[in-house]
Amino acid sequence: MRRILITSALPYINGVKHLGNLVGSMLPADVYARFQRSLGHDTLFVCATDEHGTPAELAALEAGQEVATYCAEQHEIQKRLGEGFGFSWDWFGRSSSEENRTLTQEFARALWRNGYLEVRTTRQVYSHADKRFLPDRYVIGTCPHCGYERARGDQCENCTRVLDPTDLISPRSALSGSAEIEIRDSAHLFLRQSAFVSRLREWIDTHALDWSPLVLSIARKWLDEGLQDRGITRDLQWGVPVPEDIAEGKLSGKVFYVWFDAPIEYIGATHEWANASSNRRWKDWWFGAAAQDVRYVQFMGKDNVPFHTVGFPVTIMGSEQPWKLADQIKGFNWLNYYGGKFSTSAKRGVFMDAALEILPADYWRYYLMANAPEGADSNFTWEHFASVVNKDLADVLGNFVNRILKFTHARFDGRVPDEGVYGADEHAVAEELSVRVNQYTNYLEAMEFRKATAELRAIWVAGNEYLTKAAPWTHIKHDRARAAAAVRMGLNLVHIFAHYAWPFIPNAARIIHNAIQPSPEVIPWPDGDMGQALNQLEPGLKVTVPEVLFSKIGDEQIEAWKARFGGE
RNA sequence: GGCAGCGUAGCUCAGUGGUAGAGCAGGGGAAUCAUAAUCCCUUGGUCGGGGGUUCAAAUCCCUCCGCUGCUACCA
Repeated sequence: MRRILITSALPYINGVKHLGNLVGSMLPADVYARFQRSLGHDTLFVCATDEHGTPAELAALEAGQEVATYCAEQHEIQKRLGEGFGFSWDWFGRSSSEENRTLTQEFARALWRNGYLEVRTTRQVYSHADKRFLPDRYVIGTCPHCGYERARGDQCENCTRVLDPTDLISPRSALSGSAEIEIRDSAHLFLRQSAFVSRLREWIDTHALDWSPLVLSIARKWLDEGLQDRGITRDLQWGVPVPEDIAEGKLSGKVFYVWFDAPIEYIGATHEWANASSNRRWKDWWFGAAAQDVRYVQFMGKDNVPFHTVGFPVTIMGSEQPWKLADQIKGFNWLNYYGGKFSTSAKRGVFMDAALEILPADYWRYYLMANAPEGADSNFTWEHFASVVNKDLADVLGNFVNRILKFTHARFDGRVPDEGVYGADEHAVAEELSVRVNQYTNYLEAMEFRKATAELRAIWVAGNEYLTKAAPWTHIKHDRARAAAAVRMGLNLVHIFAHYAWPFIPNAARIIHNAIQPSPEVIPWPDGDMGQALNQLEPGLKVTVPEVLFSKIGDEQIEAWKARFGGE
């Protein structure tokens, strides 16, 4: 049995995620995890909330809560929404967990021992009014190059020049607006990424043929431009504390930077998963010989690619311990909303909670994966969404299921008929489907989700074509046996459609499956022989007609949602 | 500014050297089991502009135009 380890980029704790966040990480990871389980492989799919850092502290402040309380609440919200979308996590952890704290500190100790961490003194902006150090972007002032008055300390939005907060003229806090700030020297740990350029390049080159151009080009760009050492600690309260035994306690009271501990939480979440039950061995998925046969696949948006091709691998390589590196990194572009970005502050676009409020998860899952931003950024519009949902889900799939089941009830007492034998039409559809299913399986294996959904749709279309050709409603008038064979085939088609659709639309797939017969927890992938797969239902089996599977989206709804969600 | 990606039918996209494709939308027809759902046929593109390499270019090279993203302390 193959073993597959799947992680998706960790959603940041700060607020509900939008559809663009979903489609690039958690959703494709879930589809892939379901597919691998369906094939019968030993699959572990973990995710977590990424909880540390300044934005979390500030969001808690704004909510008037302790940051730990805030994170605990937000974690529950994100967990519930993820479950609402049908994410089949084996574990949804927290980067603030005990397990991750221990692991993060252990990684840091190993890096320190191996000489890959060094202490450097940096100049940090401290705000008296806010009683805290400010990250560069939270310092604003006048740009020394162009005179723009609201330049951020990391970069001037007006002239796009990269800045240092100490460059700014009349700097002030972006939080309080206070100019009572000072530059303080502060010691920080730097990860010597520069020492790993050749090892990283070697690793990346071994994947020159199996990683996408998007991922490879981002990874190589960072190496080509000269990898800089990176500060991995911050002057904050909320985070994994730097242990006292590193650098003789010089970093006492500081925490690790969120981008250091967040990817380690992939391992941490696995540890949490194991701690939640006996007989689970977390290290067998990650470490040494026991994890040798594990294939590790990561899903993420393109913004996260550098951290997974450079930052996290350096942490692992620098530990000089046999932790697992990713075998496959699947990166996605952005999903836009009417040509612009999804925006929390502008209330523009659709967020997970609102999405589930207006339509069931499967509608979103199917549409988003069918239009996943794989090759380029893609675009969400309500018009397109409605046309895809109405045509593919309601008309092509939903109506197919409905028409054959209703006919079975009208003419065959709601049972799988036992009369008649399969003829040329039945053999033809079995043959077509064996080709298409093979393609579909290959696309999923290759994580080409747009092509996979197009093929899945073509499989449903083949069912409609067959039924039109076999026309049991015509034959029933003079040749009941022939009509019976067609109905039997139709029901078998419904049955396997439920199986193949399960990774994308798990809820609808289960309803369809249950209309024929009770479904197992994991709906298995029918194996190769299509002739057999399409002749497996026992004659006499009672089938039921489910409620309408997918209702159509009307023009009034499109207009209402455009108004509500800020589409033009 | 640098780097990367994109520009193919009205729309969303596939196609990376060998006679331009799919889905949707549009037009015509068949069928009447079904959520007026399905099936068949079909209209439609000088593949962003220009130049070059080649027997052959959407595909390779150069150049121009347009759009988007990234640019290291927002994640």
